[in-house]
Amino acid sequence: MTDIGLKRLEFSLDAKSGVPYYKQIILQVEMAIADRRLGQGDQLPTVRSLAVDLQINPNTVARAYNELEIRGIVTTQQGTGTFISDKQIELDHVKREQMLTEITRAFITKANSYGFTIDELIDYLQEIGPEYER
Amino acid sequence: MTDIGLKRLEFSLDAKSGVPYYKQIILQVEMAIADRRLGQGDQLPTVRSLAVDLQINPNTVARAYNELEIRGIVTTQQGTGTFISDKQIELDHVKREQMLTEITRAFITKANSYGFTIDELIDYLQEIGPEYER
DNA sequence: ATTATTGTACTAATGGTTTAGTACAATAGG
DNA sequence: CCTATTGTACTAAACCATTAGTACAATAAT
Repeated sequence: MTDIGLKRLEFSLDAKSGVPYYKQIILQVEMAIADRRLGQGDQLPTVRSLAVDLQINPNTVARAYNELEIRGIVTTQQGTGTFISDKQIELDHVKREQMLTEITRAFITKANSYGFTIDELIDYLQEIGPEYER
Repeated sequence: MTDIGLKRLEFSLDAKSGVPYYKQIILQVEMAIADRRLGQGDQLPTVRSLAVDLQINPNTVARAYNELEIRGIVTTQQGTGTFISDKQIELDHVKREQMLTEITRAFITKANSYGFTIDELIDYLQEIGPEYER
């Protein structure tokens, strides 16, 4: 197996967390993108290799990758692998807008029910924003 | 049954949505709080009456109310009813801060994986903020 | 072409979630 | 007290989500 330039990603599963394995994988990919350990074009571990690594069934990894693909976050090609896609190209403007609306409203509603105001949310975002800067 | 001042709340369930009934109830309460149809001290429909209304089992309503109580959003008293609690009092400052961190980070991570930057999120929040103003 | 590598399909087992049935317990109010 | 009203406990059935087992299919590399 030749090294095709996979970034060193440390996946790990917590069996006791109650979070399904495939969701843990999705989360870890999302987080890796968020803090730039992964970027456009980067290859994810193959379904098999990650399955062996984590000692789970290949289908479980495949399921995670599938959901990521449905969301437009990765692209998979049989025989080649799974890669981080370029969302600015993959998602058109309208869908991007819809997505932004959807996740933001869910966030506001939840925060609101805990008594947080929009202003508090904005303040906090501005405060911790630098940690996520690109 | 005397009218004890229940606000007119229109609960409704979508059986086909795939979202469990009890979660739909929780969401509708959260949304009602978010846009001020419900506020501190307001009474929710009784477990029984809402169950009859929605044609589901009382335990399903009770479960929704229980989760809301665990989250500190409502207070229930047997024989009396279930009421919106005052979260600024119920949640201490530390827990409030933890909650803010938790839900905000989840929001950022998800948004980020879709290619949204913090600045976009802040802009959008400021844009739609007025709709949620108290 | 042949082989190794990649993802995929289909099935079944397990286990947890969700809901309802039924009966109970606590409080309020006369 | 007594009764109506409120939430609760316990059980079981149905459902669905998750994972693994196993075999297959598509592509790449030689």
